[in-house]
Amino acid sequence: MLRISKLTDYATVLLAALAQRDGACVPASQLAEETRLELPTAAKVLKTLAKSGLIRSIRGVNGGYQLVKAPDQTSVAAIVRAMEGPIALTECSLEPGLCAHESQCTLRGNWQRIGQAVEQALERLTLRDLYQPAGDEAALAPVATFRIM
Amino acid sequence: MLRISKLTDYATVLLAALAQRDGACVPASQLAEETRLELPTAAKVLKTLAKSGLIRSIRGVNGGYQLVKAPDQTSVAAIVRAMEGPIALTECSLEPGLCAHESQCTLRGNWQRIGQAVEQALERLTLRDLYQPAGDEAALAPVATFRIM
DNA sequence: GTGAATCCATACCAATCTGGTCTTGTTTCG
DNA sequence: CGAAACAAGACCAGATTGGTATGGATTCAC
Repeated sequence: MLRISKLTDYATVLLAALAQRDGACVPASQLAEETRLELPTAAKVLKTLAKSGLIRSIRGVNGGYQLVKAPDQTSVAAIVRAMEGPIALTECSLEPGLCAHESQCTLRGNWQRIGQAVEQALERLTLRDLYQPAGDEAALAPVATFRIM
Repeated sequence: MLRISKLTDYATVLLAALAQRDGACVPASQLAEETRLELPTAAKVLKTLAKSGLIRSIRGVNGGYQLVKAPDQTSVAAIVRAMEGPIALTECSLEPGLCAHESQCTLRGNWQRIGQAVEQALERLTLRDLYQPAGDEAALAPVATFRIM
């Protein structure tokens, strides 16, 4: 099905919730409630996002999580990478040495290109585009146009 | 990592092997040997591909599998769909009713668009592009250009 | 300084998915 | 008929994923 993981999905929902507060510091408990996720699950995702620098964590009373950059400065690709690591469609295109007959394989290079093309597409989409209601066509204007090769 | 499954990867390798024979009928055992896959695994993949109509199975002595369409008539998207079902990045964008708060969620529609964009990109790539040696720039000319929205 | 609120780290578990194997047909041709 | 080849399905083990639990550390309000 060529899918992102559920946790990555949650990440976008949580980030969208944060984005709507526009820079405010929101505790995990409240984000969990708003997004209707279980608190531990939300906390896990938020921690991962914080570790990769997409959001900042603030401890203590009145602490919480906060967006580091403006919603239109955070790409969907960055979110996926934060949650799942490098974007690569096949195992072998991630790094050399994973497949026995890499040397004779003509497919590997092409899979890498395809992966890069997909990544570029996600790179041009931002968190802002994501949480913008779909009806608002103008909002999706930052169109992703790209070519493979 | 946003990846396709290993079986889908195998499918492309097997199809590429078939494509290089250009329409010939090749037994599963030989395809397995060429691609260095275990026979049962290759057989499983081939069966799935046959069921979705990408290849034809011919029984009996001198039987085997055979490409139905020319390599440049089989899209990468079709291969992925054959192995993994409908292309959708998130669970919820596959069909309605899977997520409790679908109605208020502004992300769902946008994920659908992104998924469609990725699918279109894969649609324009063919098996021929895949098994063509990467060095041959001209071969990858059927450029995938697309836009999200 | 104390305590409550909040994040942090880690370990753990259960369910699902994936990749792979095995067994038993069924079809076709020599 | 009998061998070669595919067909179909059950089955299993390991990995991944999603979710839970626990104990600790940090900050602020008072």
